[in-house]
Amino acid sequence: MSPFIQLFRRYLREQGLPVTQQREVVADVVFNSLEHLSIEDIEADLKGRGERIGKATIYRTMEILVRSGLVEEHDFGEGFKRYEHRFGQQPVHEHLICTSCSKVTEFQSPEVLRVREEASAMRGFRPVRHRLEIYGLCSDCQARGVTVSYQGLTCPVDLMN
Amino acid sequence: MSPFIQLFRRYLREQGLPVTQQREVVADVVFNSLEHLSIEDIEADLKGRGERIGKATIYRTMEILVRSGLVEEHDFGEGFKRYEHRFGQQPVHEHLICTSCSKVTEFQSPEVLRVREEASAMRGFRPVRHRLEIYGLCSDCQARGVTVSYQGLTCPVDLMN
DNA sequence: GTAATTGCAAAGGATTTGCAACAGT
DNA sequence: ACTGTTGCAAATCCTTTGCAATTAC
Repeated sequence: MSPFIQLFRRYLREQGLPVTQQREVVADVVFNSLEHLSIEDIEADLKGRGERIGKATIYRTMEILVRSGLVEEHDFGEGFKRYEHRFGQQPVHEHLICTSCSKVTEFQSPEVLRVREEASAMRGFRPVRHRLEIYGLCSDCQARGVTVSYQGLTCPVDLMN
Repeated sequence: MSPFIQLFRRYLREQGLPVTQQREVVADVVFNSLEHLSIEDIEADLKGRGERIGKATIYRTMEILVRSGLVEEHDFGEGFKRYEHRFGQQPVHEHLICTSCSKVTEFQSPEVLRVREEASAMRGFRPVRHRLEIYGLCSDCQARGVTVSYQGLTCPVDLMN
């Protein structure tokens, strides 16, 4: 059991929500992974542990985890969401996403955090979480001569220059 | 007709794609709006113009517009996408999104652009577009005592502090 | 003319929801 | 005991796709 489960239990209690076995197991799967997990990934992991938990419960638990701030929700444009807990080596980080091969590279940026605080403060906004995603072509795909494509066609243009 | 349509035509020709009436009208709707348009919004606008264009065509056209870089795709967590052309008063901008009332506030940040270039250059990545979204509570919702909610319940906690 | 697009409706895929049985407090 | 959750399947919602008719080049 991940020690972070404690934080989740605490959150649930503070919210007056029952701490159920299902919620704990689902959270444990997420806290024990360093990946960007899809609901399907989580389901598979649960199956691997011999847990029989309905997909609806996974969705419902992920919603709570995201609200709690313990887990981040990502949408990398794949048509479904991915989840990642916030206790990895990279506490807060941003993403570089290759639109060709879907490779995701993470990086940290103190500047972004500063921007987040400044922009929020200036407007009386209370920031809870953020995401910076930079889309483009990774070095491998550029080397392979790949460009962006639509129905088999190629190459985005810098129309604005 | 928005002057930006020209850029779209140019893009289509460069890609060897037919410049159809439908594509032009859909693009015109987007270029003439300063909003974050959903597919439904676009459909309604077209209907208002008396255009009878299938939803599938709108989706297909938006895909091309996004690839061209003339239009940005957003996902504000509503379960569907929104689109915004890149010729507004705010050429490139970031978003503050209230998780309670869904209000979206835009702001510009040269620092984010610098981070984008630096982080990309450092990894041989070729950036095409990016998005920075900061989620939290707007000043109004804070004033109203609103917090984040789940199934009618309240209040997120700073579990990490 | 040829190749690609359009529009419709059907299909697809992720997520949500209704409800009876069940678990947490 | 009471209230909220779970699990299943059905429903929902956005988006994609197949295909015959149509349009761009």
